[in-house]
Amino acid sequence: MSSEKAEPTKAELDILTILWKNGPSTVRFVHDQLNTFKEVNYTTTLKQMQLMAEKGMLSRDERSMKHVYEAVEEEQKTKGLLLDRFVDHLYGGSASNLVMQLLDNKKASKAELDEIRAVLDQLEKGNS
Amino acid sequence: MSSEKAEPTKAELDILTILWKNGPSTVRFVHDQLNTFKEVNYTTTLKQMQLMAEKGMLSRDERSMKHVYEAVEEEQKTKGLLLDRFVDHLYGGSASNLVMQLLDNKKASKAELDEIRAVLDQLEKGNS
DNA sequence: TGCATCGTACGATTTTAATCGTACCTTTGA
DNA sequence: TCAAAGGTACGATTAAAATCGTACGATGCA
Repeated sequence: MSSEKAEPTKAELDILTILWKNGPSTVRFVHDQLNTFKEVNYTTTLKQMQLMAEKGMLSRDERSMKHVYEAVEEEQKTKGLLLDRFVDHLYGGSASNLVMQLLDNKKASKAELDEIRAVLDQLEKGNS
Repeated sequence: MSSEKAEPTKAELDILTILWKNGPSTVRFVHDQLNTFKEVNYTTTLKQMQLMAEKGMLSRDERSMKHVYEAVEEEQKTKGLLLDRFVDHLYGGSASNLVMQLLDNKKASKAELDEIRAVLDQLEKGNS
């Protein structure tokens, strides 16, 4: 139940990203990763992860003294939620509007265009 | 000359959206629009808009007692910035990754797929 | 065995965003 | 003409996010 709509904050998302990429990890590890692009105190990372665990966003294994944390939600699911919110909020829920701006904006390379087209083909094929 | 990367907050974006849609407007008007989907005190909206003006996010015409505010940045430009940030942060800068998830997550309608494909064609044509 | 190291716990504190209360000026119409 | 209605100004306050300091328990090794 519940099925929360809890939207991760910026700092939380940074941590989640590291956990998604590396799997269950210690605070030390996450913190080191974090510090490759952002400087914060160790206890800050620790506290953050503890809070996230409390919120049910992370689970943790305390069998060892070095607790091991893991993201509860799948990467795709969480990012999908954020994406939906983003589309709704900025583009009135219209995926195509977003894509238009995205392409038009400059961000997509030729290779990316091809890839996107491939995805489209795939979709329409399996769609019937 | 600065050229800031100032990212509008959620509340600010709500106001910008209204201004983009309706053009230069009074606080009263913006506030009324705002209250169709969110309830806040009039002075809150006022203050918010004053701060935004101070930040250079809005300009205002004070010739009349009822000040008229206008968004300084174009809708496309601002949204483009936010979109870029979003792609970078969540999809490692890969537009196609985002689109892939978008399509199979949110299940875009047939019409949307077609529209997106049209945009692709357009782009590749003019690209060469 | 004892002390430096590394870990967790957790109560502040700081920072930023968002909101509101109150004062006071203008306009307007009975 | 004067009071109600509607504006702006702006200092506080509340709420939320992020950060840090300090205490203290485990571990390991000289």
